Amino acid sequence: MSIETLLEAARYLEWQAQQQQQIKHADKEQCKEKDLISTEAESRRAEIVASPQAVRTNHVPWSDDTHSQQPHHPTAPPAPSLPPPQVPIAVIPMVPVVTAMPSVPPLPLSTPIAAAVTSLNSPPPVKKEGASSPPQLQQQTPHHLLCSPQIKVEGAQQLVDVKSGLSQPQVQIQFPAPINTNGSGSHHAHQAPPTCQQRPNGVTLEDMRSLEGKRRPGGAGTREVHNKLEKNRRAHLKECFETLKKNVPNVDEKKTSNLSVLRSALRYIQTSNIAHEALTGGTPCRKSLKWEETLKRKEKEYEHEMERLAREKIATQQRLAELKNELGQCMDVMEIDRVLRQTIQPEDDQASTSTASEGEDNFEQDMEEDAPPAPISLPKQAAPPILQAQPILTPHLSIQHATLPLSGILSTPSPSGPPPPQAIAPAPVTGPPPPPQTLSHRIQPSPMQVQPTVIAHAAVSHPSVIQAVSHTLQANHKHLTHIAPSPGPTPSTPQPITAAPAVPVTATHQQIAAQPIGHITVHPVAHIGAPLTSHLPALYSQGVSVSQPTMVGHITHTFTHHTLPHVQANPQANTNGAQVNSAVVSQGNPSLGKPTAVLAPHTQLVGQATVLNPVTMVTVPTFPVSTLKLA
DNA sequence: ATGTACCACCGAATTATT
DNA sequence: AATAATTCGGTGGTACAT
Repeated sequence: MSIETLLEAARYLEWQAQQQQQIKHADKEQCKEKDLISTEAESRRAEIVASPQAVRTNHVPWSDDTHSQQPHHPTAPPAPSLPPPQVPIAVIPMVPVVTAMPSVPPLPLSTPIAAAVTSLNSPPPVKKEGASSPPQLQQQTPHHLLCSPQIKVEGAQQLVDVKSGLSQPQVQIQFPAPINTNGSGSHHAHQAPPTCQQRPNGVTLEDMRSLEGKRRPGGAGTREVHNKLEKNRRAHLKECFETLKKNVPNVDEKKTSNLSVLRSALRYIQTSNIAHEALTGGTPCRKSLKWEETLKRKEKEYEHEMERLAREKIATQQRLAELKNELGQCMDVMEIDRVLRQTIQPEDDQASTSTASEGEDNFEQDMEEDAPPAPISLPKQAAPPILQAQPILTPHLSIQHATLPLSGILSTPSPSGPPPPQAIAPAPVTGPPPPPQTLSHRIQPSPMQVQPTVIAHAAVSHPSVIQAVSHTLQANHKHLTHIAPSPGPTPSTPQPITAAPAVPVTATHQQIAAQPIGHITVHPVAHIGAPLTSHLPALYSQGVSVSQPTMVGHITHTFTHHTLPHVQANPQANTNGAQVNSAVVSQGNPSLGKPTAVLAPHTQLVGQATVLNPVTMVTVPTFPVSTLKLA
């Protein structure tokens, strides 16, 4: 409705414009020459009418209609009367086309279609031709204004299709053709018989003519082809549905609608996908076997790489241990201490960050999407190198370095063992020895200034341990070592090995050495006054447990030969009756700050491998003695 | 510019269901 | 038989490739 109204209004406006222009040019066109020209045009038109098919050459299949309409415009007096501008104005905005050919006589008007349209839509002739014609034209005009050009041309059949007819722009496209080819168009009409002319779509005009029942404007051929193409497309679509229906099992043969086929196919795909996942262990079906093989191959490659890296790591660690061992035999304790400060912590950091973690990260990145369980096992593979070295070198050495303040306030006696010798450790023994794990925690909060001292833990230690301890005892006078013989390696049977129950307080070094000490615990002792020495056990209650005879002998020997001569054995402190405590520093001893030694049993530490970081005094992970030999 | 494919809409015809 | 669902064919519009 709205489109019709708009079209009607537009045409009405055009018609008004035409009228105005025609009125202006009416007076000017009253010359005889014009009449002559009109007569010539009339003659040509008559020729064209004689061969109506020529119109079809202009892609106007409705020539029959125009031909049929010809009688309505009989003798063509209107043509000469129509001014050139009327043609474009008549129906379509093709004014430029017409004006571009001023020299051409109103021949275009001679075309049946144009003539018909112009005659139907252009009232100007009405005024010119006389009063008799206007009524007819005016009656027709409203009718055409209400109808689209297509409808006008096509006739009653297309009138039914109001929707398409109104929206069809073909008329506007078709009309210019005869006008444009006025000169050539008409000429072309003569040259190319319409019957032989083939339309671009392969549809001949004969075919078009056969479709007179459905005659359509210029787009008729296109429409037919379009219909055919659409039909083919639908046939292909239908065939595809048939194929799908055949390929999809369990399709209800009765309910074979396309929708049901699609649903069945969807169900089938989903179920088959689920089944495939179940068979492949969760692998999505869309991933091909090739993809799975690639993943597996990649996984194997990673495993091999991890194994190689693990072996390489083991070899490197062994090499490092050897190097440390060599260094430990050559370097001074102080140097060892310095190296420890520099190496242990970074080494620990590296161990925790670089080796296994990197590989794991990379692997996780690679397998992030796939997420196989493989990465979990990789760290386990990386761990063994360290663990494997421990059984080989069971003994461990723990060395602590601490410096006690000169004005130490320590008053807690060593809980781990019997009260220290009265001479140097008057503080009573209270409470059971704390667990080794808490050692560092007890020490850290201490506000004391800590200087390097050594604590060595070893039940069955490597000679290098002894060497290190001996170095500590002999070379660093600032260190105070508390050495105590302890029971055998078996903590459950903490029996003093060979400590003489009654060792003279002022036992000589030889006496100590002569004692059949089977287990030695080395404690650091502050190199301060005697009052402070009594607090040392509280600091390093665990000390070092050394049970290997060789090591014990070595330490004892070293102690007796290189340490201070005022080493004392305190048999009284040995509550177990088998302990020899050697308190080196006595109260008020002039040898303040010099190494002393106290022998005390520490069965709890036998076999332990607690290591304190010399710098941070924090317990660090255990590591083989081989790596500690350096320290 | 032209041809083609795709899509959406519509109406008619056919089929299935109630 | 009435109704709903589905299919078929026509048509117009649009996007894309040539």
